Amino acid sequence: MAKNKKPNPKSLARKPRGFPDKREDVLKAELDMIHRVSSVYRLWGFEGIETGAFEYADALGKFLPDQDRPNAGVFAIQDDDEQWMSLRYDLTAPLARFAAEHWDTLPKPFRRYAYGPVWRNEKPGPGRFREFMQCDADTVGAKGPAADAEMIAMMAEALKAAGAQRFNVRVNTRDLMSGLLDSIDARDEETRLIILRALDKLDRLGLSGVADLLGEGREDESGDYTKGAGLDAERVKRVLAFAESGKSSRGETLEALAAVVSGNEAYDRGIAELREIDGLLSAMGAPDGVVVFDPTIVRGLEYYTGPVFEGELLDEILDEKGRAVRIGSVGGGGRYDGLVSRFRNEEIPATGFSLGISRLAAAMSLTGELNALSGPVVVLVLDREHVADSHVLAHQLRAAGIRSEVYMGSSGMRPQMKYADRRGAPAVVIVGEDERQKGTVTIKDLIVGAQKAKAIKDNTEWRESRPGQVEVSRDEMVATIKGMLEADN
RNA sequence: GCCGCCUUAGCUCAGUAGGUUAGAGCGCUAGAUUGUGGAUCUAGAGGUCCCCUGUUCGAACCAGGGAGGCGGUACCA
Repeated sequence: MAKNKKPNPKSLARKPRGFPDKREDVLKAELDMIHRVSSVYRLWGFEGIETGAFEYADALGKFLPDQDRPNAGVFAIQDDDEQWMSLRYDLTAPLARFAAEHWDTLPKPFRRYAYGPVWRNEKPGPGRFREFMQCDADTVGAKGPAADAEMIAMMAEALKAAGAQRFNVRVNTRDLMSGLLDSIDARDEETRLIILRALDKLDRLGLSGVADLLGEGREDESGDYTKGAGLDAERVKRVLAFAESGKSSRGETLEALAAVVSGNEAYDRGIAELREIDGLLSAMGAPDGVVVFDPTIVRGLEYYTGPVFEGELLDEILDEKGRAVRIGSVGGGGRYDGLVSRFRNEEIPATGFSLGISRLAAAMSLTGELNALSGPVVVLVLDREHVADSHVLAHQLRAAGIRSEVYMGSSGMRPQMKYADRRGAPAVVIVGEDERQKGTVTIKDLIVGAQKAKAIKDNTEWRESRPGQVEVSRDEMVATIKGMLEADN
């Protein structure tokens, strides 16, 4: 069976997974979101900073490439001088580097926003990419809950500005968790981690799943076994009571939390901190019920040192096949007092958050919340020798601020109409011999045309009626199309 | 990383206890309509049946390996 050795050219056109191709709908949605979200940040007094895609690996921190797996988690390459550089995996680490480098000359506290792509080398899924856009805001050099509350309130505003309809921002704080762990006498670091990770999974696994993880362990449906924390029944009960303290209002949650543990210093400090944040949130206009307290919010364990929070969409999201998909959080943040200090011999507190633009756009794309594509007005070309004429018309439309183009292909009228249809063009402009003689143009409103055509059954009527079509003098073209666009929208 | 399922036309999927020319619907192209998209009718184009190796007279179908996709789980700055 002799085969030619030429590889199938089609098999070369492959896209690495997790690196999304974005077409106009998603692309525009993301750009608009970035614009609206960063406008919120600017409104609150934050200034923009952009840093490069690569950082030296040791500046990014924890993920030092080791010899065996230099690309675990991050994408890393070696520079000419053999130093490891990594593509940034978030916008916070570069900020920490920037702030530390310029600390002496910056206004303090330093308030900045940033947006751009970040990269993570991990398994992609729905709403989960290896290259994605984030839009962050952080304050470096401010301690105390006001800076944290500001971040939380601003995140809620930013999510709303980004177009999220139903969402909440759930807030927790580290002291509360370590107080809880102390109160059940979980001293061992590994046990503490297991308990926190178990709490984090409440929304996914439910109470009984979390109970299994707190006790002996849990076997999932694929038969994989996860070792539990090994707590006794009494302690499991206590942790579950803590997990269930999240109520729909902040005040109720604080009350419920206060009843779970008593006489623990860190725990009381956590409650006091949340109480203060509650007051500040109200002062900043963050609505109760949208911004809530939730003791099961965990976030990065080695990273955050105080309040933590995350934003989540509340709508059930279905994929193209109607299956429920778990998109997860669309943003989050918290206080990270150790991150900038790492570069300096002084304490530099910091707090901030990140909004997952790509994930939000992906979620909205699945729920059909993205605006439908709308193409340019297409000016048809019926006789090649009069192309310039079409360009004159397109030029007039553009001068009036109407998005428009001349058909650039070489096909006849019918394919040109099809082209306009596929582009989502609101209208086409037709100038042929007839119109040229009379000094007119024919304008077809494709949206109205489509609506009217639905009523037509008969074939000849189909052919002869020209739904949504008008012939006007050239002078009236711009005004007529403007009128159509206003009526359409 | 681990576990499970899947891979046939651009898309969604049929298919044969291994047997000549591999099918449907949608989409695409063209005509019916000499200057009209979306309806209708007709015709047409489009496939290394994921890849490699093996078993066989013969493999899209069977076996082994690999790749890719999907889901779960672990980790997640």
